[in-house]
Amino acid sequence: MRRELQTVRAFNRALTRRWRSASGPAPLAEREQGVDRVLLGVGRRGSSERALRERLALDSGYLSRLLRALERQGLVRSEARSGEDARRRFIVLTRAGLARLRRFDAQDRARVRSLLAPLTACESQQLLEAMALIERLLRRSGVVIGAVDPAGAAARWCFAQYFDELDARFPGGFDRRTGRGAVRAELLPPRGRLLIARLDGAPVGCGAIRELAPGVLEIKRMWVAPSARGLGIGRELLEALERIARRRRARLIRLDTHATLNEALRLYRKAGYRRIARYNDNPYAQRWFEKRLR
Amino acid sequence: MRRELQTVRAFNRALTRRWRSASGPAPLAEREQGVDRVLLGVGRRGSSERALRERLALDSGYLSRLLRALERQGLVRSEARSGEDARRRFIVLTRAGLARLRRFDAQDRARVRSLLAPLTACESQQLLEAMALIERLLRRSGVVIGAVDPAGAAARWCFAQYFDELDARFPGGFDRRTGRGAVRAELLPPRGRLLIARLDGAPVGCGAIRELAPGVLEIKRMWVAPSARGLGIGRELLEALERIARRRRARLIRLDTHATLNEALRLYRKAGYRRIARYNDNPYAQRWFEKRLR
DNA sequence: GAAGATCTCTGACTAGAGTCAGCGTATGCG
DNA sequence: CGCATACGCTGACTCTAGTCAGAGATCTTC
Repeated sequence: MRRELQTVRAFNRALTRRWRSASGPAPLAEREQGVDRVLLGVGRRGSSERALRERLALDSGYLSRLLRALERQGLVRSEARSGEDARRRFIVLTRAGLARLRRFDAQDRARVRSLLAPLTACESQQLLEAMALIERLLRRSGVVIGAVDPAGAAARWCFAQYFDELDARFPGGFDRRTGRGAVRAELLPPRGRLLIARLDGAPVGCGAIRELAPGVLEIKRMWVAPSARGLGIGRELLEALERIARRRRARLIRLDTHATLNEALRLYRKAGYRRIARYNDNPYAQRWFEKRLR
Repeated sequence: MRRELQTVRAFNRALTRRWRSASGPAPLAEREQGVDRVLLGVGRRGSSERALRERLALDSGYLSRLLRALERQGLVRSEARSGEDARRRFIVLTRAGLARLRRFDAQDRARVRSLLAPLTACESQQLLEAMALIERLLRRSGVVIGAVDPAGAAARWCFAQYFDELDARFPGGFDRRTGRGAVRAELLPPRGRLLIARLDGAPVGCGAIRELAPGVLEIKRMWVAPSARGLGIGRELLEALERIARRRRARLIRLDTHATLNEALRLYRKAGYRRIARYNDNPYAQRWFEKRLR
């Protein structure tokens, strides 16, 4: 632990020195507060005040005041959208606001440039790769997996995303009604289990098991949000489901999937699933796998 | 540039999310302000108020108030040291203050642990290595090399450090008077040049050339502060000196060194210097090198 | 159509992190 | 000795980033 702590501290210190010090370039993170944060939050496309408040986790009164300040500076315009709820206000950037956004961009570029300039090509390559790795691992380390009720909001959101994706990827589309049926009891203990992966609180993946026959479980609804792919969430979900299966003394796990779901096929193969013959009549299934648990 | 900017931004965002978010562990950097910063600044050994003010770049009035607050909490004691300037105050941590420091330590450990806990051993290894690399490269990218007057404060400080090190590492010690002599003119243009490397403004290395004969330059006083070794500063200094030599159309660079200075020997070999016979009567030299410039 | 919820806005307030000008004492130097 | 300067201390002030409690308009639901 000693070494780890030292490494993290040294890393932190170097970052603050280089990003927050007067001598180095100003921090990219400088605009994480106050008016500028709001300006960035509004973005090129604009945003409803409501959404902005939730995204930035700001007090409604405070946000209102910040927006008024931005309006006074002519950077932002707050408009009521006809046909919509007249209480809601929609915020868009004015021309000046957009220019300000572009200036932020230019500043950041200059900062990154001044960060990389003293390094050789090889070194700056290394730096960027290390940053990308850290970003990935930090996000990865923010993932929490837990069991939920299939009827809850998070589960329903995941399922909707999952079905949307199936619909988009299956050549003939996907009929959502197939998935519905009397699932809730099937995926709730004692018969089954639904796990959800969350990243910073927001659901980014799911996976479930249900009982096919005594000692035989089936994996269903494995899905990871596109924004969170590549973090190993799928594998983690799968492993968690297998742990549950083992605890129940299941001897076999089966699953079906579609030939177009490459990531899933790769995941299952890597986890030791072997292709078998059709074992069900799921009209959307094209591949069947199983894994024997020991 | 687009890609670099995106990488740096994503990295930054992931860091702030994970370190400054309510959901994740609290930031290690949390104590970079106010009372706690002062407490950390005082440190186990104590510090004079003056030194503290400079180190933390605080207003004297503000620091005084912060210290009074810490004193009221019983974390710090401010004492006049007998025999010294009676205006100066020396700050030491009380027992409670030391305990607080230890608590900070424990907190940081817990944070690092919670950061690494969700990762596999391999992943956390990768994370720490990437952090170490970034730290190194960020420090590296803060290094600035420039020519200075050998009689200036920065140069004199470097020379003193250099001689101290020679004295410590040479089996028979090193007599500083050897180095003195009429150096200033030798290391000033047009006859020679002295370069100093600075990290965040503080000198961390030096290197000079002087003319031995027409077309033949000699490298002198190559030194990098122990705290800044491993960043490639030596190589960068050497390359800068060689660039100067080339600009002067020198055809040969020579140098002497001591057998105990391993890092220097390695540096010279790697840069293409080849060992030659003794070419001067420097009593402290044991190895002689040269490199032909093209 | 009334009750309650939702959305934005306003005013009053707070806590933290400083800044600034000047005070009193101690010291160093001519 | 006298004077400029250094050091720490105090009081008064500022600026930022909020929080909190409601008010008024608008929408949803029964």
